[in-house]
Amino acid sequence: MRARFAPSPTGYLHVGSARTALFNWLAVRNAGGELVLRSDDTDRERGSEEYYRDVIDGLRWLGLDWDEGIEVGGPHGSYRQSERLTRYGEVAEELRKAGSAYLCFCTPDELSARRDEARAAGRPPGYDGRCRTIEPTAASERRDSGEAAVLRLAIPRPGETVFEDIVRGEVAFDHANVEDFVLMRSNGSPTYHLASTIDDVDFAITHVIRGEDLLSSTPKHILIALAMGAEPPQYAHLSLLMGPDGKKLSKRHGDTALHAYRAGGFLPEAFVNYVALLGWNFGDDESVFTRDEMVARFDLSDVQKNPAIFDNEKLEWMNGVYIRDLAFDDFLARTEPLLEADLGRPLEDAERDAYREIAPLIQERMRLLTEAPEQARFLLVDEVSYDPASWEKVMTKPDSRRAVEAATTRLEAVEEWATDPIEGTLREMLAELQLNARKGLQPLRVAATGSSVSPPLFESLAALGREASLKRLRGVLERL
RNA sequence: GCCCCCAUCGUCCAGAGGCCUAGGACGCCGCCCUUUCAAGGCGGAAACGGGGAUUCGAAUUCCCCUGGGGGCACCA
Repeated sequence: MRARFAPSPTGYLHVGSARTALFNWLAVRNAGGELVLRSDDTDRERGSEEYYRDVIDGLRWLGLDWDEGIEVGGPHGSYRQSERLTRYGEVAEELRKAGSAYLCFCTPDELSARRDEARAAGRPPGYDGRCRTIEPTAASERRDSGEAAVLRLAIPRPGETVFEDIVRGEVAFDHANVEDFVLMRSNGSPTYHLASTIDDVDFAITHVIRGEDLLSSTPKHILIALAMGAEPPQYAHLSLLMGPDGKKLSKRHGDTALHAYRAGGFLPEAFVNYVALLGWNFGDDESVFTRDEMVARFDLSDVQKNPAIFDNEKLEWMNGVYIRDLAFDDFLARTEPLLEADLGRPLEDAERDAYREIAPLIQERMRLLTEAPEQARFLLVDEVSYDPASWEKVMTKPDSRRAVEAATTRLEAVEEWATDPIEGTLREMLAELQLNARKGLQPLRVAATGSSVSPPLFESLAALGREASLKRLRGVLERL
C-alpha cells in the first residue's frame, strides 16, 4: 500500500486535514506500506512558505511520520508540484496528441454566461464541449498563432464512471454530469486535477484517502489516469468534520488551525486519540488507547460514512486523561516552560522546587497544560492578586477574620514547616474555634493563593514556605 | 437548479434480521468521598427522522419522503 497526504500550502494545517493525515497514516502503518507527503502548491498566488512550514510542523507535532516526500526525499524526484511543471506539460501534450484532450478557445466570460444559462434552464452547468469539434491541427495553429486556449479532457460520451470506494461502497457518476474540465490553463499551468492525478500515477500511489469534498471530482481523476494508460488507485473518501452547528468546520467555529490546539495546551497524543474516534471506533467500548493499539486495529472499511461534529468538550476531557497519565518528569518538562513564559523569566531553583512539590496535585486537576501557570502562579509571585469573586464569596463571611487570625498565630509557632504539621495545627484551630473546614480553611486558601480554587491547602502552604505564607495571612488581616 | 454522499441519545461511536426492555464514552442531573477545585465511586434523564414494502420477526433489507452534508471555476 502506498498512500499520500497532499496538502496545499494555502492555509494553516487545520484539524480536518490533520484527521485526513491521521487516517492515511493509520491505514499505511496498519498495512505496513508507505506514506508519501507531497505539496500541492500549484497555486502560487495563495501559497506561502509559512503555510508550508505550518503543515510540516503540525504533522511532526502529531507524530505522523512519512516515508517519502518533501523534507525526506525519495526516488520520485521533487515532491513539490511547483517543481514538476514540465512533467505536467509533457503529459498534457501527450494527451492532446492522443486525442484524449483538446484545446478550447472559449473565453471566461462566454463560459460563465453559458453556465448561468444552463443552470437557469435546469441543465447540468458544465462546459458544453463546443470546441471539441474543432479540427486538432487547426486548433494547434490557432494556439501557436497566439490565441489563448485551455486544454480540456474529452470525456467519453455517453459514458459512466463507476468505482468502489473503500468507505462508501460503489459510487457511480453519469458522464452527463462530468464536464470536459480544464487540464491546462491558458497560461500553461496545470490545474489541480491534472497535477494531482499525474503525481498519484507517477508516485505509484495505490490508495487515495481524502475528504468527501473530493468525491465528486473522483471521476475526473479516474478518467485522467485512464487516459494516461494507468490503473487508477483505490479511493477512500472520509466524511467531513463539522462544527457544533452542524456546518462544515471553519473559522466561524473559532480557530481551527492545528497549531491553536498546540498553543492551547493540548497533548498531541490526546488529540490523535480523540480525532481517531471521529469516524472510527476502537471496539470493546474503549475510547482511550495507545497509538500502537490504534495502528493494529485500524481498518479503512470500518470508517463511518456520516460526518462527525468536532466536540471540544470531549477533546478536553481526553486531554485531562492523558495529562494525568503523564510520567511526572514528562509533566514537568511540558509545564515548566509554560510557567517561565507566564513569568517572563526563567524559574529560580527555589521556585522550581516549590513547583515540583505541588506539581503532582496540579497534574491531577488539569485538562489543559495551559492551566499549570494559573494553578501555580501563587507560588511564583511576591504579591497575589485576589480574585474578586473568590474574595466576595469567602472573605466577607463573619468567621473569616477569626479563622485567619487564629491560623496566623498558630502557624507562627509551627516548628517544622511541612504538610502534616501544618494540617495538624490548622485542624486544632478548627476544633478550638468550632469551625468546619469550609468556613475555617477557605479564607486561608484565598489568603494564600488569591483564589477559592487552588491545589489542596496544606500542601500549598507547605510549598509556599513559612515566610511567604505568614506574610500573606497578615496581609489579608490588614484588608479585613 | 443539477449531481453525489449520509441519516441510532445534545455529541462521538456499538449495533451487520431475533442476543435490543438499543450498549459504551463525552456532556448533563443526583448521591457518595472531600479543606476548595479536580479525580474517583454509585445512580439517573437522554436516541433508532417519517411512511410504505419484505419477513413469523426489523435499528438492522428495499423503495419513497423529509432532513443534513458535499460538489458543480482557467481554487485546491
